[in-house]
Amino acid sequence: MTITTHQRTTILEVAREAKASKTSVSRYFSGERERLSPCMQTRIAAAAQRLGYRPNRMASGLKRGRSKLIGMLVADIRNPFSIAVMYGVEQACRERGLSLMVCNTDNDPAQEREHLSLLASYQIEGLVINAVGSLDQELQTLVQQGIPLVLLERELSEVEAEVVGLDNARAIDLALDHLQDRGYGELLYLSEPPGLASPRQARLTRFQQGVAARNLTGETHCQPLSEPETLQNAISNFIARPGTSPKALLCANGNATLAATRALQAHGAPLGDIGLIGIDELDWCELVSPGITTLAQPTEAIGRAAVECLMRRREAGDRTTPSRQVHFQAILIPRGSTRR
Amino acid sequence: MTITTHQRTTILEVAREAKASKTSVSRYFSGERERLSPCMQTRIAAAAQRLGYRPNRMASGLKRGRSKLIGMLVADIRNPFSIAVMYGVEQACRERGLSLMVCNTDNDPAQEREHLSLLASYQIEGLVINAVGSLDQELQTLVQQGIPLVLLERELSEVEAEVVGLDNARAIDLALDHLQDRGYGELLYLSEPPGLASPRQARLTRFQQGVAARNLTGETHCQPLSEPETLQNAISNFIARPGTSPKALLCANGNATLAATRALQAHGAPLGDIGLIGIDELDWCELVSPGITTLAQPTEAIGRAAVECLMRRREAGDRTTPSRQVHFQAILIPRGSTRR
DNA sequence: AACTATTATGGGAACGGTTCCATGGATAGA
DNA sequence: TCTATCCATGGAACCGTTCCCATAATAGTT
Repeated sequence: MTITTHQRTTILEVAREAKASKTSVSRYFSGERERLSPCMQTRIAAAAQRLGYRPNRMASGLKRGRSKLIGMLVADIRNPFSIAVMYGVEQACRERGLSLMVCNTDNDPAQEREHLSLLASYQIEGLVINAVGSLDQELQTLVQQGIPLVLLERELSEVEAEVVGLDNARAIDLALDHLQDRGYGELLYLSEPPGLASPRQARLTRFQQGVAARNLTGETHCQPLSEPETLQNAISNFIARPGTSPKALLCANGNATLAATRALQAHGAPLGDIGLIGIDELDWCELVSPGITTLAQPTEAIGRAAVECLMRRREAGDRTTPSRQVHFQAILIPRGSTRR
Repeated sequence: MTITTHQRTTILEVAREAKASKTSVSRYFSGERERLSPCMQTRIAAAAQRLGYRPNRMASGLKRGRSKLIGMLVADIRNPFSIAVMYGVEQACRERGLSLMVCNTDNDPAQEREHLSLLASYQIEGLVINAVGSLDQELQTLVQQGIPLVLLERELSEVEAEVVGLDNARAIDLALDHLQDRGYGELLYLSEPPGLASPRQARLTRFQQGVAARNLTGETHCQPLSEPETLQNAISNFIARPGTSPKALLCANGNATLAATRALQAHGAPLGDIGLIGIDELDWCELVSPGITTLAQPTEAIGRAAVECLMRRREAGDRTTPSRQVHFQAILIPRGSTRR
């Protein structure tokens, strides 16, 4: 018994079956139906149905120079924030008949460069970027090729691209106001090293300004979260130090919140006694008693906005439109970790 | 000032620049370098470098019928299990020079069908599927087109495809043994409705068998987790019921564990007093005091194994190899939620 | 020396669509 | 009735590769 590997049906076979030319079939499938007579339309529809025809995207991508593909470069695919945004991106793509190519780069600039070039070779129609490296050169190349770009949060370049993300300054202000309201006066800011990642920088800077403006005491600890002991020590020192006012931790993102919560538990300090607030809302924040106060990011909206920007720019003929910034507001979700 | 949209350089331009034929350049870039003389190789390398050439994947995909793309169909992209597996899949792809197209289907069979057809139109070389619907027909079509398939966990069809996933029976046994060891005798199994999803069925069945075999008392609650009250009530009833032995909950997946934890907290029942064990290890399980006992799935390994299966099958000429099943063992992580 | 392998290279026909341009018939205007 | 316009349709070139051949040059065999 031989299993016949059935080849995909092509436009030519449909044309034959429908007694039409492949031009007509092509028209039928690329949004020019109204140009065909009703009779022709039904014939083609029937033939395509019978043969199970579906246009080959590789072929049309090659010819038209567009692939109906959107690329997404993610620095860390396991970061819940990235996932949540990706969900929004995927939804927006689907609604527009676009597909999504996802590349994870594990925070490695070399891989980012490699993937950018790779994505370009698939003739993607737009690119959503969440990267750590400085990719000015590579991004410039993409822009020249006419590929619209959206930078998620991390506005790292001079390149003509939209930036979509959180209003970091307002978010930090919100956190500081909340902590001050609740009576915390000595703060420790926890973050991964800002490096070139602009939102980390923006948050850090605003924290330092904000603390000064409010006459609070503020320290910062910006180290990789990979070794828990470092963080543990920093927090222990912070807590042990004699002070005049209740103390609180402000975590710059979800990873920091997770690490800080672990460290506080290891230290045995009850939440609220030492205040804790973090940017990024996570499933479990309400479960760790007495609940962890967070600043939620509207992640799905951010993802959708990214795709919208891409499409707008593509339709606008790529040029003339100045690049814009879209900033979303964080939402404060107060819980027990900032109640003494 | 006009901005010149620089066209991508083609193989022909490189050939001209290197004073070679496009055939030679093509050979250079598709793994046939050794067939070229050293001199030719350096000339082509230099020319390509100078022009920033990169082969157009659309063109090569069209010609060769292969795209270097792997598709992944995910029922719920926000499920941590899916993400963790996707991480493994992505890694394995990258190591092999493949790229990943991700489609989220929001647990909707209609979208699953649509996306399958779409993926096929991109000439993907393999497909990793995590779906809810019964897609036998569509999958059969793909198999006939010579596209290797791997079903993640949910073995839903008669189709010739590998299945990669957890050894569900052993996992449930592990959980039951652990609960029995710790002295829990009356169990409530929590799951989303099994529907057609085979791992849910497998786990449920094994639970029922296992409870009987061990002379334990076991009930099941298989309802959607969307309305918390339903679950809340079920758990309250379970706890309130007079019994002769300590009670425990067994959660079939991460979502169930999350919902159960919320419900228990709302009910005010301390963990451990009422036992709690769940399949899927999550970030926060150690943080919710006194820690939630879990059965961790080796998600990254599952993802990598999926890609390996795809590649093996592709090289084996698609046929003759009988489809296999790869089962991974769960790892018990005991914590306070199963200590009285 | 004559003939066959072997190797390095190039020419050109696909791959499956899209799209410009041509064609012929129908309709309208004069 | 004759020409201008419009519409539905088809022919064929082209997108950037790959790959089957053909060719020329070199090496190997008797």
